[in-house]
Amino acid sequence: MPKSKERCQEIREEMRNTILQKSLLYFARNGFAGTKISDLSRNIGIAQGTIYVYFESKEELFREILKLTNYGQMLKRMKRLTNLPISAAKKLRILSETVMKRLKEDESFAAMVALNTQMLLEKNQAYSSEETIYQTELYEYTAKLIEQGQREKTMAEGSGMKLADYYWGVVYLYSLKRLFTTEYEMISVEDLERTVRKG
Amino acid sequence: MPKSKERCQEIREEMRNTILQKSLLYFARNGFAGTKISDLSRNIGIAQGTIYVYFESKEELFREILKLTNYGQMLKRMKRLTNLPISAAKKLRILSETVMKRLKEDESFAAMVALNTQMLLEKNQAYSSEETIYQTELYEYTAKLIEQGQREKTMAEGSGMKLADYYWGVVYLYSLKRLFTTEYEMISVEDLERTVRKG
Amino acid sequence: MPKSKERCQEIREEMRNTILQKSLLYFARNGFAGTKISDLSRNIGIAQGTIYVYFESKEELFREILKLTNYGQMLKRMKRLTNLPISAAKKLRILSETVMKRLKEDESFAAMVALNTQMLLEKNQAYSSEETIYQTELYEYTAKLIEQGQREKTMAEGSGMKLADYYWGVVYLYSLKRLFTTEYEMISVEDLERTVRKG
Amino acid sequence: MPKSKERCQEIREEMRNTILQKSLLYFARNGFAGTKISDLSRNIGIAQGTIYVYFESKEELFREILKLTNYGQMLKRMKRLTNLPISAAKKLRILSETVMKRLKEDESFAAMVALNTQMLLEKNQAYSSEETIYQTELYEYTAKLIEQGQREKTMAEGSGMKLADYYWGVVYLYSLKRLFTTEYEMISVEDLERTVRKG
DNA sequence: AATGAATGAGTGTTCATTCAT
DNA sequence: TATGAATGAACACTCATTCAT
Repeated sequence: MPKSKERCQEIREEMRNTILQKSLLYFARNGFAGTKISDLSRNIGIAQGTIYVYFESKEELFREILKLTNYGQMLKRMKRLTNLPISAAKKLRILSETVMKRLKEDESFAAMVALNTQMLLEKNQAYSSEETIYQTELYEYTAKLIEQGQREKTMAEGSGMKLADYYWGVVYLYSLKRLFTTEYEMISVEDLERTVRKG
Repeated sequence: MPKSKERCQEIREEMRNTILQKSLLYFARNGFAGTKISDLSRNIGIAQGTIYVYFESKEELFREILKLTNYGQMLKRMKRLTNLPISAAKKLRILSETVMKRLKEDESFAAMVALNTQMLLEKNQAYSSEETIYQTELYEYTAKLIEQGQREKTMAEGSGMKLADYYWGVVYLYSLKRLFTTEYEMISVEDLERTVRKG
Repeated sequence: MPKSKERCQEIREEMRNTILQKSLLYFARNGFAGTKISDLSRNIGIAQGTIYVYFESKEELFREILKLTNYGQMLKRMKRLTNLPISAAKKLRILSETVMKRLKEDESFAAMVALNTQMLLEKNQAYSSEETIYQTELYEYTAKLIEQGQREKTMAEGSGMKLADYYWGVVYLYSLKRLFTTEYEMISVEDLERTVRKG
Repeated sequence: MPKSKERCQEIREEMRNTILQKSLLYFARNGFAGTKISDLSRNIGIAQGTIYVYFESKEELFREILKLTNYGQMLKRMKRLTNLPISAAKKLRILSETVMKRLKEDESFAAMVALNTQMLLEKNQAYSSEETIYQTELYEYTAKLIEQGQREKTMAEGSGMKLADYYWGVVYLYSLKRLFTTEYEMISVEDLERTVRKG
């Protein structure tokens, strides 16, 4: 008798997610070329072939991992935040606290930031996903926030986009630290904010 | 004539340096696993075998590249700077201007910072060279500078080492930008300084 | 009730035959190495595992397919034909008409001829079944028929076995055409007969 | 010092031809799916990697083998033959003798006929090369020859194209025998001619 | 009995390294 | 010394087979 279709689908979904989650960390830490399917599968605790039941190739797995990134969600929050009738300084505080919290609590978040920023950096066309577009939009909203702050004299001078890029660059930097180093000192929310705040 | 021998040695040295310089950029951009000897040699404009005339293996080549980094020189300057009878703020300005200047003018500098910081990040034992120790020492001197500034009320609160790490992390970040992106906006000296300066 | 047991057996037999029939065509068209169990099962409309309920392995399935070939029956007819008190020319006509009719009407027949002749050609020891022996005997009877014709001056000169081999070779050839090409022109009975008939 | 460019090119060409020639027989005997690169390279007496120095993939190697077939040359002869002011029967004799001679003397010819006819049979779009087009043209010229013979009352009745297809089908058949069986009886030129000659 | 996800031995392919020239 | 064709170990990927359901 066949397994119940729903249960079967459920199991498939579970395994797919397991592979994606574990691979995310592996790829973020070792890069695409540095990640071997054999190591990866051993690390996940499955056979090499199983990966190919769920993904067509190492490349496709990588692409799916990039899609994982829920920048869409962060972008939504960012939009809402932008529209709030509060000072840019307060908005920045809310944003920074959220980001630092996730960075501390969720290693996968660090991995996603790391991978996506890497893609953005390398402008690797092959993997330029929808996510990198979201990311760009995220930068644009951050720039707007900063420009509001500049009018309120609480943010540093200079191009809003440059400062937004700087801000998220530092988030990327500490995502790398989170991923690679076991013992490190995380910067404070204030440290992060100084990238864009007026002295 | 003895001159031919010297000349020969000279030519060898030249070729060795060419390989090192070109490989530095290649490794910095593509990582160790992502760098193929075939691509590398084509990029340099020599045969694959030639690399093995000068270096025992891909690994040795990589190790030699890491040794290139003249952190020793920067460290010396740093020590001198520390001992100058001027304010921490002024010292920081001198340091930051030097660093940003080199970052702008010398792509190889960016590559060296990128590679070495990567090694530090990954704490990759296999490649922990003398340079990473220099780098650590560099961080320590920077920490001292910051602590002087904290006493002078010009630097931000927090562990000096954490802030030094932050400062050089941002330098690493913009080394990556220099390496990977063709069009990007470099941060200003003031932007860099804000990582550690009091608001 | 005992009937359920019989019915069960019946169902098993049906499924087994379905697999054999469909696989026969698949193997004949794609060869042993070119046939994937995954494709085969999809083509039959069952799960991969189901094949292994009925057959121990891909090899066993293939061997069972070869056994399907009812050369025994054709051999019997051939023997009867040989003993008839008619001219070799008439015997040949009866044989050729029978063969061409089956070739036209029954794709499975074409597949069986193709597979068995392939086995004979390749003298693949691994699969030399009882059937290839029947086939050899079939050739011998055909040779006798031709030799009768040579005495009657209606068949071409040359070794009877060679001509028999030629005759059945052409049958094999048009089995291939039947299997592989959608639009093709079948040769006539006369065309086939000319392989062995005197001009 | 670099090897002389010409000599180098020469060596490359030699190796490429060795691989092609040896692979031709291997593919003709075992089919595409049945040919393993490991076996193939062992058979040629080179490392597996060497094949990939000369060909991008197993598929490309296969395609290049199909291109080898010098049907073009045979086609040229065929055209010349068609235009000769002699009887179709004589033309057929010249053609048949040429073909049978090559079949006996050159195993590679047998392999090429086998592979190309297989491609034509399977109408495998993936590998339909220029050669299969030549082959079709070859069939057309043969059909013309046969039609001349029909006017001269020396060739059998029926569609010229069907008979040409029959004629070359038999050539394919004996190419297979040449390839697969060690001891077999080759048909005579007369046997081959009977496929199309009037009784 | 039937399923199809999971397996891993076996394939095709890549790439650091060697070596004859 | 410089070359680049040749190598084979290591990698990505396939597919016959198994097994829990």
